[in-house]
Amino acid sequence: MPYNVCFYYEGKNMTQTTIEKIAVSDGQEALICGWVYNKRSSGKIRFLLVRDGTGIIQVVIAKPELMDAFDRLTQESSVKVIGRIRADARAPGGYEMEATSIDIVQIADEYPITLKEHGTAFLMENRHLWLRSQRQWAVLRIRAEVIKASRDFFDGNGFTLIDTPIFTPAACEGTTTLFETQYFDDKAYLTQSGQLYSEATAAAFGKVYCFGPAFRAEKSKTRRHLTEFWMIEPEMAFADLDDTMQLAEDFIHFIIQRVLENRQRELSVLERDIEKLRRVKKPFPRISYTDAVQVLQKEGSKIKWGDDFGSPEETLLSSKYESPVLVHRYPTAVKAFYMKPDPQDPNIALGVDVLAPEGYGEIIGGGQRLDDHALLLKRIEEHQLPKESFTWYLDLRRYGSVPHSGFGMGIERVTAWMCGIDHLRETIAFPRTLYRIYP
RNA sequence: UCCUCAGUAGCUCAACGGUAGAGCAUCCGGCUGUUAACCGGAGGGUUGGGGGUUCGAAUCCCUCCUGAGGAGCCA
Repeated sequence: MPYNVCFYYEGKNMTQTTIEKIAVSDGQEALICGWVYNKRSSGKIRFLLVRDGTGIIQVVIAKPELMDAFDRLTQESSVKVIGRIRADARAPGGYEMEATSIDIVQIADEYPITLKEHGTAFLMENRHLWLRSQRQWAVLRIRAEVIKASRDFFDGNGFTLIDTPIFTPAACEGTTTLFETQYFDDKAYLTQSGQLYSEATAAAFGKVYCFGPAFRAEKSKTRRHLTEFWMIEPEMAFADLDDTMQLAEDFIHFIIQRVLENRQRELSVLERDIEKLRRVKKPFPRISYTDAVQVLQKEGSKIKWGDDFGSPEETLLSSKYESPVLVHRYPTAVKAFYMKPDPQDPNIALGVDVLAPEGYGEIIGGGQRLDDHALLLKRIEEHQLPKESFTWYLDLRRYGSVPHSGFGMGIERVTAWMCGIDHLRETIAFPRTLYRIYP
């Protein structure tokens, strides 16, 4: 195994074994490098729970010469432990290690996070340590799987990864507040979406996607918002709204299958009801905005045609389905300036939002882009956007303009849904929220 | 920005006008199969800051600070 630690012990060279793959070492001597998760003792026999980032194993200490080392160990002390691996039903995990050597790397100071309950304020203050907990381990491993599945999906379907800039000269969408920063003698803004640039790269590469952080300076203070979040955004030339809806459906379905296949242990640590994920089936329901408004009104909502959906409307609508629902053709007035109007009715835009089930809300927003130069120019003026900044964007409509469409998917929202957890802050290692930028 | 709720031991909480307490963590002692082990003992506090009411305030009132949830906006 490459990149694993070696350790010279009693004339032998031991190579580090990961707890995840401990079964292959059954009956043999192995080296585990990790941290003390917990310890217990019962008279002359002691139990040490060691975690190494891939799992947790119980180490049994019966040799008298190891007792002193055991007694000195504190929670989260770092250790290298050598011992014989054997299956034992009494051990959490099914395998345990009978220690022959304990090499203490560092004795940890009194660890603030105990195995008892803590409040979220305290845990967030200690986010750098909270990451070591089982639950955070499971969530972030699922996040990694969501990202890997996303990239595999696009890479495997003819999309080229072309990343877009973080520093931008102006707003992508005039509506949202941007983080302003100094750019030498000028001002620059942190991007809130790579989409506009992906429209340029789509005209160069056909099918593209970008994956990176997005920044929104909105003073949103809810469990569904971060000021810094990660978004994956495909964009396709020669594609219309229906193509994009099909892509979104296939994409989400693919991610769910991957998570179910490869992250069973993590889902069970989180006690996720995986039946709810299994019940997601293609084709996903599709409903026009206009029909959705009627459904909502029938359910007692006070929404009127022309209003954008708020969080309560999203929850109400999506609760009627077991699969994500694709809501398409919104009023032009509530959507971004670059949305293409429906040729049948200019008051309607060819946009689509995907609402996840179980109240997880909007996970995807996208649609077909305006490809007409004159109309796009008019919209930029109507939205009072700085025209100079959009010269290049308008150029895309002058040189071989084509129907094109795409969407953006929020990694954290999808991860929260996969995990069945109720707050976005746990789906990213170091969340940035309205009132938190530490640690 | 607005609305609601909460700040008491390192952590999670109790005491709700009358001497600030428990569990966990820490330290000491006990136990040969523990499963957030258990049992016994010890140390640990300007009750978020400031002001007010009262004989007396963690408790009631005002104000500020910090945090959480929600609204708007969005992925």
